[in-house]
Order: sequence, then structure tokens, then C-alpha cells
Amino acid sequence: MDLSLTPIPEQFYQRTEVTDIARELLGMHLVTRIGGDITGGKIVETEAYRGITDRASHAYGGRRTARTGTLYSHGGIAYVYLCYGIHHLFNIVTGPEDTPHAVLIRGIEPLYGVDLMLSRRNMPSLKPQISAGPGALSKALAIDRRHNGLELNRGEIWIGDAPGLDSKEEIISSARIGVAYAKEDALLPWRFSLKGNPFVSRPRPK
DNA sequence: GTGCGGATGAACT
DNA sequence: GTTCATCCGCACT
Repeated sequence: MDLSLTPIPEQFYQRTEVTDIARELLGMHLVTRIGGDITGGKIVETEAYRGITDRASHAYGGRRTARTGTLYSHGGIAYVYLCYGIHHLFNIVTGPEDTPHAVLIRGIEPLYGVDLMLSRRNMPSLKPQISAGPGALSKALAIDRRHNGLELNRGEIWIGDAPGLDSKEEIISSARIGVAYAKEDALLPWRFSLKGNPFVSRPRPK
């Protein structure tokens, strides 16, 4: 495994176009080092949440609470929150301070510490469900709410710049998942994924 | 203080 | 396709 990948500098996250950042994160490597244990993989699915104008965002309308305060920090820190009382969802805050944009990481292809990821997921063998979906990948990487507000690139959670996508890998955009409550914004094509990659999550069937 | 429901996953039928 | 797990954020009283 190649962990010599250069961590993405903070400036990458502090740009203002969160949709560009979400797209560009595809193919890069999300890695955690929790208690000395390294796990991680290639990002294959992301979603952009665009601050106060996006009905799907926790910061819609400028809402700022104990939970969403993290979103108003500068780009390059983790926003982790508990969803449905069970699942920890990992986002990266982007933009300058007071611009509450974020990218939700929704799927990774395991590359590092796969056996440990299997163990954390209670799975005997590698299947896409190990890390396809935001709650699943957080469990596989041992990310939880303790990491909310954590600065990336400090040795616990970081994203490494990868060689780039293979020429046959295609990026597609689609509507975000699970945001029906966002009304017209639910249809924005702000979900990005690598076409055909098995570690991309699937929308809930009707 | 109370009540509702969620950026989901997995086990059911 | 349906149901349930399981907790807290957040709006409202």
C-alpha cells in the first residue's frame, strides 16, 4: 500500500466552489489513523452541500446551532454528525470561514487496512456494502462524532492526492440521496460518483 | 420540557 | 418493498 501520497493542502478546501471540490475529491484517498491503526480507500462518491442557500444543507437560511457551528469554520476540517441515532456521517467543511459549505463522503473503495475494516464491519469477506454509503464507510474507518471539528492533515484523518483517475473512469453527477425534504433543491445534480464503481451507494428503492 | 423525525443500514417478508 | 434500530438536534411551548 502506498501511504506516501501527499495530503491535500488546506487551500484546496478553502476555495468557494463546493461542487468543484466534491467532484475533484473523486479518486483521492481518504485515510484514518485511529489509535495507530491505518485504514482507508479511494473516494468514489461525494455530495456537495452549498451553505445557506441550499435547502438540503444543515446551514440553510443561515441556521447556526451547537451542531451546525462546525460548518461555519474554515475549510479543511471534519463535520461529523449522528444520523438516525445510529450512523456517523463524515463531511469535509469547505470555503473560507463563515461560508458553511461541505462535502459529504458517501463511498470509498477499500485500499488500506482492509482486514481491520472487515473486522469493524463484522464481515467475513469483502463486499461493496463494507463502505458503500456514508454510515458504512464511517464505521469501517472508525470515524465518529469525536472527530467533529477535527482539523485534517494532523495525522488522524486526511485525504491524500492520488495519481488521478484512470482514463476509463467516468464521473457522473446525479441528484443527492435522502434529501426529499429539500423540495426543489432535492433535484440539484450535486452528487458525484465514478460510473459503475461497485462501492458507490445506491438510492433507496421505492 | 416535550415531541418529532432524520444527508441510513440491515434484516425481514 | 417494509420495518426497525436508536439518539439527539431542534423547533416549539
